[in-house]
Amino acid sequence: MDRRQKKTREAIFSAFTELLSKKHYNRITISEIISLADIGRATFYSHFETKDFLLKELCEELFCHIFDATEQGGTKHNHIFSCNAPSSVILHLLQHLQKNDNNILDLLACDNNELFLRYFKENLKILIQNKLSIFESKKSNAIPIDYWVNHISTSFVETVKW
Amino acid sequence: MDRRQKKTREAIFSAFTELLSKKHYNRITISEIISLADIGRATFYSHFETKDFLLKELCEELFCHIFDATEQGGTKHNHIFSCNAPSSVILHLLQHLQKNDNNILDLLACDNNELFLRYFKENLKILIQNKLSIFESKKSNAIPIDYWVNHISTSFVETVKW
DNA sequence: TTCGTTAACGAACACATTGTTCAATATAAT
DNA sequence: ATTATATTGAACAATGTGTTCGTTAACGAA
Repeated sequence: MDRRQKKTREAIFSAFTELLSKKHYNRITISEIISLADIGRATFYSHFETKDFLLKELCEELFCHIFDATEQGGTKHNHIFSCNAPSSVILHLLQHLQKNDNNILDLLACDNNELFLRYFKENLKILIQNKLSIFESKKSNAIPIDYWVNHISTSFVETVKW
Repeated sequence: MDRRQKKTREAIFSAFTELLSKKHYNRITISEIISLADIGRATFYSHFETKDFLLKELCEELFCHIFDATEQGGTKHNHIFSCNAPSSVILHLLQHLQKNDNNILDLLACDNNELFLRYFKENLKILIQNKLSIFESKKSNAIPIDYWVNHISTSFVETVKW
C-alpha cells in the first residue's frame, strides 16, 4: 500500500478514535475528523464512503486481529497490534483489554458502543458457536443451541463492559 | 392537557414509531416525522427540543408504564397502555411483549434499539436491585452485588431480544 | 535520477437538514 | 363571548454533506 495512503488512513483512524473517546458518534462531524486529522476533505471521501463505513472499518481492524488469530493457531500476527497470540482466544482478548490497546476500553465504556459492541458480540458468537458444536451430539436438549450461543457471548460482553 | 397538544403529541409518536420500524434512527429526519405526522415544523419544536429528546420521551412512555406499576401495587394504570397489572412485574412485562403493544417488539428487533435497550435495562436494574437487596445480609459474598444486578438484567434483556 | 502513476490538496459547489422567528389563524377552556 | 394558547406556513441563517476538478507533491519502478 502506498505510504501516503497508509499515513492518511492512520491519521483518520487516530483522529476518529480520539473524538470517539470524547463525544458521541452521532455528534462527530466529518469536518471535525478532517481538521483533526489535518487532511483534505476530498481525501477523506476517497478513503471512506461515509462515517458509518469508517466506524465499520475501525471495528474490523480492532476485532479481526483477535479473532483472526484463532485460525492462524497462535502464530505472530500483525495488524494495528502486534503480539504473540496465546493459544486461548479468551486469554488473548483479556490481555489486550488489560493493556487497553488502542483505547478499546474507552470505546467500550462510553456512549459510542452500539456498533462497537455489536461487532464484539458477533465475533464472539462465531467463536462460541464453534466451541459449542463439540457438544452437538446431545441434540435432544430442550434449549436450542443458538440460545446458548447468544447467552454466553452476551454475558461475556456485558461482563467486560461492567 | 390541551386536546390539541395531546393530538399532536400522539401524531408525532405514531409517525416516529412507524419510521423507527422501517429505518434506522440516525437516518430519520425531523422533516420526515413532520410530514408523516402532518404537522407544522414549529409545532414539532414546541413539543420536542431535538430528535433525541423525542426518543427519550417515547422510551419513558413505554417503560415507565410497566415499572411504575410496581410501586402502585397492582392497581389499574393508564398510560399509552391500559390494563390490569398483575402482581408480578416480570409477568406483566411479558404479557405486554406477547401482545406486542405499541410495536415494542418491532422496536426491540431492529437497529434502532440502542437507546431503547438502555432504558429497558436501566429500569430492570433498579427492579432487580430492589429484589436483590433482600439478600443484602450476606455481605461476605465475593462477587459484588452490582455485578449480579447487571448480569441478571442483561441476561433478561438479551433473552427477550433473542 | 528519471518518469509515469497516483494520492493529497483546497476551494468551490449544490444540496439537505436543522432549529428559529413571527404574524396570522384556528381551537380550546371558562 | 372572550381570553388564552396551540398550530400553521413560510422564510431564514447556520451547519453539515458529498462531489468536482485543476494543481501540486509524493511515490515506486526502471
